[in-house]
Amino acid sequence: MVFAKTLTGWYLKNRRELPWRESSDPYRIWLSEIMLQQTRIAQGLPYYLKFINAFPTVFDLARASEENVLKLWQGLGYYSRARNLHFTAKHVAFELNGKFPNTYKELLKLKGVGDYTASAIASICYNENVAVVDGNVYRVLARFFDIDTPINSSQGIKEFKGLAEELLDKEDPGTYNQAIMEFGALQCTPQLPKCESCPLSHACLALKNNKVHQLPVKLKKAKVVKRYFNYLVYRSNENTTIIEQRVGKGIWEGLYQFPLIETPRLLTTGELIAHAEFKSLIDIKRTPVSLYNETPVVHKLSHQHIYTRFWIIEKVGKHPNHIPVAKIQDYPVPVLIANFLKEFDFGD
DNA sequence: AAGTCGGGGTA
DNA sequence: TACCCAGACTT
Repeated sequence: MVFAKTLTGWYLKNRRELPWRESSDPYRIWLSEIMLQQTRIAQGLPYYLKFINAFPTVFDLARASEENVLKLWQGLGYYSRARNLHFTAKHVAFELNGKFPNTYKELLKLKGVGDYTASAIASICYNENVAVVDGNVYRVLARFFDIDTPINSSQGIKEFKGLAEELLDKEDPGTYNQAIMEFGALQCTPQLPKCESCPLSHACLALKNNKVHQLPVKLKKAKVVKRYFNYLVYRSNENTTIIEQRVGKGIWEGLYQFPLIETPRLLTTGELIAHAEFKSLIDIKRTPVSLYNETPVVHKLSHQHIYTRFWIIEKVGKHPNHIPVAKIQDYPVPVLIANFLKEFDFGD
């Protein structure tokens, strides 16, 4: 209890003023929580403001097209969040009359809402006694109690959830949950935690045992995979080009890109031109093709590195999938493509 | 239980 | 570089 009161006391003095903290509207809390999954507040904040401006209510979001939602989400990453957000908005608007579920158990059934988000909404909006466990909470608890159970093991997940429930301030769970997260984000930071000014330092076991810098423990994840993308950038004499939507599973599902040939390694120009997939699309004898960037653009995701080359295809005449070059900005595209579009001049 | 899914910030 | 971020979902 002293633990909880210390944190809420610290929070009331040190908390940042954030737009979703001015409200307990479940729509706004839900939207902010989805956006902030695995995302820093500084990165998510402008997106939150864009979404609230474009979709002030869950009905506005429900009526939007998925493409429009993805376009506004462009650059934020983890695009399944945007698709699930839209699905759940339609569910809440059209099947629940615009009313969000008001218990942890029911919130958990919503697509895109897991244990953390259901706990956050239930405690913040409805004062339900459920504890959030996010990356901040793992770090604060692992350090304060000197727990070296890996936070991403099944045992660790159960252990930290149980401890978080015990520590929860049952009088004001919403404020407490936000307090411990804010404390992790600002005070008990991953690197260079501010132990000198910490209100919990007198009882922190990791500090006492000189283990602050080695907690929390995390199982190491699979190593990064390398992939090689060759994008075909068509440029017709009518200022049109070709883009395609990524379908099926994998990265950037639902986003648009230029026609892509993925190869198992970085190919020389001669090798790519001789590649069967390339030859099936382009008659090199009749169509001028030029390599845009000899040095591949390396696009780094958390779990794969994508080595990318762009090929400019001077194509005359029309094609069924052609769109005017200026229309590309209406489509959601990966940051990799957006960066190319920023520097490439179609000549329009 | 392990893999997959983005992009950006920090040291 | 390596790690992390108001995690959820699939295999």
